[in-house]
Amino acid sequence: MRDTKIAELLQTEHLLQEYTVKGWVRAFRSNRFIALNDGSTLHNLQCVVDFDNTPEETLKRINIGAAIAVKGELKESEGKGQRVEIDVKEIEILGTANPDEVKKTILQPKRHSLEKLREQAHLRVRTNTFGAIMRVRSKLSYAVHQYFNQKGFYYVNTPIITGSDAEGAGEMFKVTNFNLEDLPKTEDGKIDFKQDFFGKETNLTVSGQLEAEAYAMGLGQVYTFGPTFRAENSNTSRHLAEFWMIEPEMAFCDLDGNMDLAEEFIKYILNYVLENCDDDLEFLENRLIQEDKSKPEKDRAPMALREKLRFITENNFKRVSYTEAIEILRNSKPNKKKKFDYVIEDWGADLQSEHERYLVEKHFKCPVILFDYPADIKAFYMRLNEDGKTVRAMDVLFPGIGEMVGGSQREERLDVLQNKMKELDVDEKELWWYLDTRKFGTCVHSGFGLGFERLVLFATGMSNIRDVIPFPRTPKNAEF
RNA sequence: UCCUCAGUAGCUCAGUUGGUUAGAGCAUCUGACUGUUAAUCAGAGGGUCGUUGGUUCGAGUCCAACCUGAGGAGCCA
Repeated sequence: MRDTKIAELLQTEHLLQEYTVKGWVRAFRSNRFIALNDGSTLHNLQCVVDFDNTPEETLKRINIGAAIAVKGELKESEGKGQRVEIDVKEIEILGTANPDEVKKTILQPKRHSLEKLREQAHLRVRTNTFGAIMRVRSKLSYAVHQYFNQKGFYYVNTPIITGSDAEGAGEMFKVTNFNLEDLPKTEDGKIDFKQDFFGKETNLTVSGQLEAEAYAMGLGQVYTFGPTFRAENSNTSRHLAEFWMIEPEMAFCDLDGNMDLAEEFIKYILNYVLENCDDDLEFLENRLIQEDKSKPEKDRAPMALREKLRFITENNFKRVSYTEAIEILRNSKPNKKKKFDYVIEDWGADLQSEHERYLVEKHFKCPVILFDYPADIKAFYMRLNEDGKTVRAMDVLFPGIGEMVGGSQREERLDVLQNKMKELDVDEKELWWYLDTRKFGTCVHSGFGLGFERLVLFATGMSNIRDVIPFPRTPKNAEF
């Protein structure tokens, strides 16, 4: 007989049958009740031990954290708190867990801080909270592929090792197979990358966008969904050195189409988890409600988690041009009373997080898409508007998260692009292949990047990005 | 990288003006317990006070540097 998953058993109508279940002991009470979890669901299966027929030697080894196999009959529970339970006929200890050592880990059954759980990232997935987060993360990921597949997008895998460092998206990690103790040098004393593995300097990718653009110019609509690396010394709850990014790119699509896609996409995947992860979301929601009880009233979340997600899926994002946003900010109370750290005075200023937060959380109280930013504060590949001073860029701003999406219509005109690259000192020789896409059948096209972990943050209501990826990579931390 | 705060038992934390042998709850261990579900009851064990250096008769406590973590900022997704 095949083993049955607990998720299935808790649902089944087929009682009074024999099942085998394997999982990890979460609690053992009264020498009689095992709470068993196998990861298939948030909920535990109660296994009632018949200890007349269970050797004492076995009972002693039913410790928290141990892996066991249980065989027995599923029946209606006599106790309250669960619909069904298993009357254990046979029990086998598959992997023991020494209580003296368990007590030094986060497996011990008590409340742990998220910081402590992070220190034991290899074990934290056995807690209710991280089980729920990681199941939601997996479903979100599935929904990403499902959405794009339905919309006729092709999934492309852009390189993780990249030869171009001209993208300007941030500090990069170097990739080399040099012996770092003894670097080959050229005659003028510089490192001789001609002798390196690829015969040139290479890095870990900071974005698959440029490669995705090239592929959109053939497949029409494509998306990437893969790991991305930034060597920025960013110590915040919203940044990782290694994170997963989703980057759709569409030929024959302008900025309006790009904004439409971003909004529809986010709504689709949030709706998907609302419909498919209710147990886990309910648990995470209650966790937040408990957490909020210890906070002053003004810091509490205005909406419960699922209500917040539904609000996003059911309401339109507010679309505002940069110029309009500046006007709103200039006339806002905090600006007039000089409550902002950076007071908005002139058009052209880059928006600080305090300004973005004001627009999203105070003024509009919903997700906001800002577009048509000043050209001076944006990247070289963004489409210049007819006014000559703004570019067709857009950012989707979310409450509590900040920038969820950054995207743009790309500059399709070769001469304008080349001028811009000269201006910003981007090496044309490095990006010869990118410029080729503007030489051979160039067309209007757009795309955006979405940091997957920020989406998981929002969907789970967690507040630190290190808690929504299994093994976070941050400055000074690459344990595990 | 900058600002602020923190680091004492496995965990969460207390520790007065620098002064005797370092405190609690939970967890763990031992014993009891056949309907528990944050199980309960009785007893026991458990400490390099983040690290290094300094001040002092004496430092968990004061000073300095460093390490680590958190929140915020910058950068961004």
